[in-house]
Amino acid sequence: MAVDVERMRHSSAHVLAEAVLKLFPGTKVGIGPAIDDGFYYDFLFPTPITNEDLPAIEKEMRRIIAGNHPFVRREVSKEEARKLFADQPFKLELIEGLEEGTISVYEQDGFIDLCRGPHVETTRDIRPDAFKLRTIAGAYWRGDEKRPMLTRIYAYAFASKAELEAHLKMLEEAERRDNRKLGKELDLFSTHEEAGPGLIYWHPKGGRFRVELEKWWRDEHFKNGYEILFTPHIGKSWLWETSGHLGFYKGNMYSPMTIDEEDYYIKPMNCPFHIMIYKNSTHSYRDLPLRWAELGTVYRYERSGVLHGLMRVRGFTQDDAHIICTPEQIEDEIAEVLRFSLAMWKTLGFKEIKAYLATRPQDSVGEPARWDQALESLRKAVEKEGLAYEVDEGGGAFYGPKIDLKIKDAIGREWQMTTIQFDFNLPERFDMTYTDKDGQLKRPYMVHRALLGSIERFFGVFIEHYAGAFPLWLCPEQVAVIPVAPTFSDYAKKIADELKKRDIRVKAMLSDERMNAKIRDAQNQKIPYMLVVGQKEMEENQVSIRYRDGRQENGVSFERFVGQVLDKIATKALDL
RNA sequence: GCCGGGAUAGCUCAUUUGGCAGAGCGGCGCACUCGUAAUGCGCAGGUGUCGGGUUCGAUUCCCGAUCCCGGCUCCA
Repeated sequence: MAVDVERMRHSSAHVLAEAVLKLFPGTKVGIGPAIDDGFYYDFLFPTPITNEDLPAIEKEMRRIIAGNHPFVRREVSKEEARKLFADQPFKLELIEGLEEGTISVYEQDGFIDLCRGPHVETTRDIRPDAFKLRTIAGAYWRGDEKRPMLTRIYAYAFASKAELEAHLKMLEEAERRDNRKLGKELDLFSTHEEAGPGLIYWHPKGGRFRVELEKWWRDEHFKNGYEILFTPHIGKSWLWETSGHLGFYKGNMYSPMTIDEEDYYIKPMNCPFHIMIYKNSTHSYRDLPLRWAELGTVYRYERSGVLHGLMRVRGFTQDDAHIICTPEQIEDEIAEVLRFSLAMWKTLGFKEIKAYLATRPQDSVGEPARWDQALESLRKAVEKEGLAYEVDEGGGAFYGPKIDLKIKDAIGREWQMTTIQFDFNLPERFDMTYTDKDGQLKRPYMVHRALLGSIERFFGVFIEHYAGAFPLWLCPEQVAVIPVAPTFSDYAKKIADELKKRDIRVKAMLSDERMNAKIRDAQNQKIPYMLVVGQKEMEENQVSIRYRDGRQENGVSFERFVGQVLDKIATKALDL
């Protein structure tokens, strides 16, 4: 089934190319593969086109599809292929990269494309109501920014109209949850172009969320055997030369500032600082493992076109940690980090998690034997937790293998969050050692890990996962007290004060607006509990609860409500 | 950084051959005193992102910059 959709998408791409060549003669064609939700095709147009041209192209595609043209495969020699695509420079380049005897072309309705296949039988196998041209975008030929920029036409395509519609609905939902939109509506954060793009300003409500999150994060780390470090934001070039960052990471670092004729760099990573602390004294095998964590704020240069709300920024706080241990300890340590991470995601309400194991790339440092051991410990840990995983061959960093965890959000999108990375590089470069049982100085293992990834990005994903309706314990405002009329403001205020004393975040809505307006406001702010109070409640020391989800419960004793809320907060309940 | 599209009040958006810039929400004021998603009336709020150019005259046309959006590339 999945294969069929993919075939259909790929065949649709051919139809798109045919339509484009018909409507815009002289266009040069690039490649047109199937992608997760449809397909695309890259073109070099004689004159630029715009989104307004898409309907005409789509119409032409439908016409072609209706013609019921078979897709005919033919194997050709390299020589023949060159002749067939004599006026298509991109195809000629592709042909040069192919081996004689493996070259095939597909033809439908007189349009021939270089293609491995497979394809559907005829154009009729493409559902004309299950695809939709989406947008045009620039894309470099073969993804290389030094090569020509082509015009890519994207399309959604599915096996049925219903699936297309479901997908469009998901996209609409994603738009509704967009962290940039909700960040504004819920007054959580902002960015300021005049003060620097890609830098996040946390407003009081975002700040409240963050403080609660970090409080929990710290507690959990202490419980799990970590100590917490604080390190500087800048360091002299010596540090970055030693670490190698000035060699391989300079493109992402900001220009240095000069202090007393020395160059200082603002940190793009925390690791060198943690190592300084390690090297502040000698270490015995008895001291290990060390688990050192820091909510470390780093700054990285990101090219202007890639910044995106909270998801991609230039300054962010990693929930970073470094584990320094002996080779014998490494397996347990990895398993422990993974278990810890999964426990955190569970508390935060994310259930579907997938692991990606990245192995040794072409260029790498460290002995292969250590890589193998490290990889094995990663694999064992993943298997022990019963996680589904994929292996990304050669996808590791040059300094070590890693596990990345991708979490699935409420509308099915995957986000890479947790990363656990071995580092065979820094311990060497900084000459980190410990004294082993036998009195010999040995090199410890070092693992970098970030569980949430970065606080900013995590906040973005969290906002979108919950569509702004956070679990109670992380809500900036947990309770809104709404008097039915100004007469009951005093009682509302008393209730609010009482809740405040119990550390519940409450807002008494005492303006002279009407009750309905306040409810609407509180509802839009996604405040979990609205307490509506009037004559009856005042007389009986009760509250009337309106839940964020619309449920309602009247005549609840105030004490019962307090008990309920405190319990939900204490247990970090995901429901209300 | 590159391709394409944008930038108008705090927010969401109107404003055609180039001729004094408009609404809703929000804010402020006044009135209303209300039982589960918007009470009514009034007032204030703009160097139309910034810098050049064309023109008698530019929010509108042209050029450049900045930032934003969709992609490419990259990535926590």
